Amino acid sequence: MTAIRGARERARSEITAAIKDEARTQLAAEGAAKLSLRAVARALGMASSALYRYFPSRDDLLTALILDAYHAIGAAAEAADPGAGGADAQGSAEPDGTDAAGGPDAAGYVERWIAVCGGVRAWALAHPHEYALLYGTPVPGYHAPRATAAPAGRVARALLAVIGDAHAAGALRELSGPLPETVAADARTLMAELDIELPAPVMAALVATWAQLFGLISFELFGQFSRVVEDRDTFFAHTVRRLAESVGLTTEPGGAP
Amino acid sequence: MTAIRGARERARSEITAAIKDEARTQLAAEGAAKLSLRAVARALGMASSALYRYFPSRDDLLTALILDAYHAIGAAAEAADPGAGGADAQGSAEPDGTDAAGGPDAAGYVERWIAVCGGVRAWALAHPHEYALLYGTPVPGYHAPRATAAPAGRVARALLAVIGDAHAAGALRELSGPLPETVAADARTLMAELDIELPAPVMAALVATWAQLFGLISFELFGQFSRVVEDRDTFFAHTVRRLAESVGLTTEPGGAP
DNA sequence: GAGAAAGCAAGAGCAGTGCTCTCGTTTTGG
DNA sequence: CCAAAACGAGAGCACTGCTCTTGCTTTCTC
Repeated sequence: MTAIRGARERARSEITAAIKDEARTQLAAEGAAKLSLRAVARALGMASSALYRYFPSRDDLLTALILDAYHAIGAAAEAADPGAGGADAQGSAEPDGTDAAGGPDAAGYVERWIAVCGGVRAWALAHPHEYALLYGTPVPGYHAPRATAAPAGRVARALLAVIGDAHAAGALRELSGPLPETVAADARTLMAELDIELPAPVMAALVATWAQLFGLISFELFGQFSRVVEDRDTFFAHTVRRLAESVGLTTEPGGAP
Repeated sequence: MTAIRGARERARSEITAAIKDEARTQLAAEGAAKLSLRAVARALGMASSALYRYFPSRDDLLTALILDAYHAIGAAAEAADPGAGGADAQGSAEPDGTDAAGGPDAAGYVERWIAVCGGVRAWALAHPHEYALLYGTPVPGYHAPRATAAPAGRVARALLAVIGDAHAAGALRELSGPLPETVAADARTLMAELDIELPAPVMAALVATWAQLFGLISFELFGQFSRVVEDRDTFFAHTVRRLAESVGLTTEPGGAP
């Protein structure tokens, strides 16, 4: 697939990568609004018009950066999960597995949940402008092409993996309260698309929690927490632990009456 | 204060308002990134340079719009609260007040909570670009002046009013789980600044919920819910009801064991 | 009321932007 | 081997935010 078909094609992919790299640098330095095609071309020592051979417009460059960023934050989320890939890793993270005891221990899953959320937040703090590109104000005329849908869901999938494992292990508390039928229907079609099975209330809660997680991160990154929350690390960890509870992971073993 | 001191000053304030109006129109049409001083001046039939007499830079115009928008969304939140202004309004909203009964009814407060959240969301849906100005990507070189701090907190204050009333009426459930000391300290200093008294866990939960509320709205507005949540009205209402629970408002009277 | 001071609108101009078009050159594929 | 496609560079268009200078009008002060 990526066979060397000629010097020209190799040069093309190299230049494309160089352009994206330089664009990312400028993005990190000044933000998306100040990203200038001419400046990128200048830094690369080429004419600005030559750049249009690689990206037909500024928005197309942004789209490419958005796609890469979605993959990066998704990878960060997956990498932060100590139990990703199999249920056995869960056991290694919590050696004294009390699986055979009266109540299944949710603690390991809570820790995984917190780790994934923390991984997302850490990536966001390290790449604020790229994060803003993904979860901030959409670019004016820009409508996300369908190609971004899949990578955009990668973080959600990482969260889903934790909950899915917990559900399979029977470590999920039953969520109380009625679920509106239309919401349940949306949850079911979503689960069908993702090929996963969960109680509808859990799925609905997970979607909400997913949005809420990014609300927390965005507020922290966009300055809304200045003069409000000082110790943001522990505030985040604490809040995310409470979020875990709201999707059915009980944080205290035997805490419920 | 606003006495007529001369034709010139009146003209100035009128022109200032006209500029902001036109800018808001362009904002709604194209978004903040495409807001052009020259276009505003053109629409108003004046030279672009004349505009700088009123706003020293484009960012200053944006700042003015941001301030107005903060006030607008704050007003929307307050107006949506049926029980704002006094505890008696709470009684009128729920005529059969079972205040003297065994358990204080939180239902009224939950409805107020949902109403406020819904008011914020409705304003956001009606003014998406202005919302993006407030809670989306911050403008590049722009650092919010201290003057924006107060209006920015108006929505939070509206939420706080509901919880404060509920707490005063004893309708607040005690939040379980330990609260990290630094988070509690932040909550306390915040309460001191706002001159309000609440249990620290409630205050911390409220801050988190505040951020989470905007996470929900932002995801809906910025397109993250497309192909994920279809019936967004009921999804929002349902999620916000669950959020109410997470700050201590029990949604079902006598639902807890 | 006369004159100084300040506020104001307008135009020209600067440096920068995204983007298009044309022009030679180079590489590729039939 | 030669046409076709891809490429880099330059000029140019319409636009942007912003500054500076030039006249004019309103306001304040003596």
